[in-house]
Amino acid sequence: MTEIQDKYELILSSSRKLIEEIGFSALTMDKVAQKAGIAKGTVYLYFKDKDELLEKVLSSGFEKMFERIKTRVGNESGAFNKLKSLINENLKHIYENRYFFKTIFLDEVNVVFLKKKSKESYNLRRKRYTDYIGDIIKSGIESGEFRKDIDYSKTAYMLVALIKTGAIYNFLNGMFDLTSEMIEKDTEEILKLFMRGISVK
Amino acid sequence: MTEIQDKYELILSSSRKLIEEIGFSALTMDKVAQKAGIAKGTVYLYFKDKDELLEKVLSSGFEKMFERIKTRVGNESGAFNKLKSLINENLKHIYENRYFFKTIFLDEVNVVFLKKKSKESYNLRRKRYTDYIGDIIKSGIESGEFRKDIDYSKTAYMLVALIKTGAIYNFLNGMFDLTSEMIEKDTEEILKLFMRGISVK
DNA sequence: TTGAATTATGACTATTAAGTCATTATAATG
DNA sequence: CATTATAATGACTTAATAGTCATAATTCAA
Repeated sequence: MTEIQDKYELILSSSRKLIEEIGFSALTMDKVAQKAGIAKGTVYLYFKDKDELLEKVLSSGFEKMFERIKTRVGNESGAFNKLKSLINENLKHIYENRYFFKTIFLDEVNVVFLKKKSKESYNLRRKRYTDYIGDIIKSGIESGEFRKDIDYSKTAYMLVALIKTGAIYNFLNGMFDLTSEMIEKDTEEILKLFMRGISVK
Repeated sequence: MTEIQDKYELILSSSRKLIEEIGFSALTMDKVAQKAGIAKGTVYLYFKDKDELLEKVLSSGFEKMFERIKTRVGNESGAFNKLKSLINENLKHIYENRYFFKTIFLDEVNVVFLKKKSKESYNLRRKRYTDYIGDIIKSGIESGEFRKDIDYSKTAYMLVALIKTGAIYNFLNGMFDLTSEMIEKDTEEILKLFMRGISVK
């Protein structure tokens, strides 16, 4: 059992290291096996296919990040302090895993090699995180720290990325055919956030 | 000449449509040829390889977007109005090309299939755009509309994406090994932007 | 100790798709 | 019209790599 777990983790960490070194697109099962010092067939004893392996690499990393953020943020009181800790812990995680995130952010992309099912779970993870941030912002609205006229769920997305993520959120929520009025509204919303932020005063 | 240009554009637009329909990862040169109603070999008369084709699809789209934004923004006076128009025009472009951007944003990624050279030009395009935004913000600083203590170049990146892009900027600028103090500073910077925005008051 | 069960191996197969090139069709020229 | 030049074709070659499976090694249980 522990041996199995060890080899499972070995394959995961080897894949992760390889991704840091050569990126997603150059990752092959042969290279993974070589890096782990085992035969290719062995990799397939622990992972159904390449897609599942990549999915596990990403999801295990996400779970670790999410856990540490929740732990840290749980100790804070007030939405402002929670958000501050969240950003700080998120950044710490990124810089502690900088080589991995460099690949993720700059060279490659995360979901592109995943098939439909893994993409869905990727989207679910993202939703869990934005829901979590959204709850904090919501509590800040209720406590009067933040303006009442913001859509807390949407603002949670915007904390991570402004213009682009605003569009992503619309797409995800089926808002695909925006009237020019809706575009104006979006523009004002983003502009407001960018100019004045979400604080009341 | 015009005939050549027509076929060149035909291949570009067919590729673009295909990407909207099936995404980057499923795009093959056979499908491109089929979509365009020509033979695969013909595609190679107009594009050196698949990488160049993808690069041209992305760059031609970018150039169109950038041109319309510059035209619109050029008519505005004052950094605030310029930024407002920039965001609005950018969003308009995104929604007018919503199927393409849906793929770009949600399903796939842009740079992942490009080889080194094309990635470099992709990064150059991004830099051109952020430089452009940075100039506007800079002028706003000089005119007193925006706070003087912001790094206008960095803030231009943050207009597009906050936390994630903040990290990307650091990576690009060789700031790879951040001390915890620098992380704290980053946190405060992002928090400030998110809480109070860039307006002076 | 032994033989059954589990785990590991890596050469091999199958598939996919990029890119080529000899051949054919079309256009230009004189 | 004949000849040359240009453009187009698509069957074929080549390369990469995901995934398999018969065989071998190791572990475990009685």
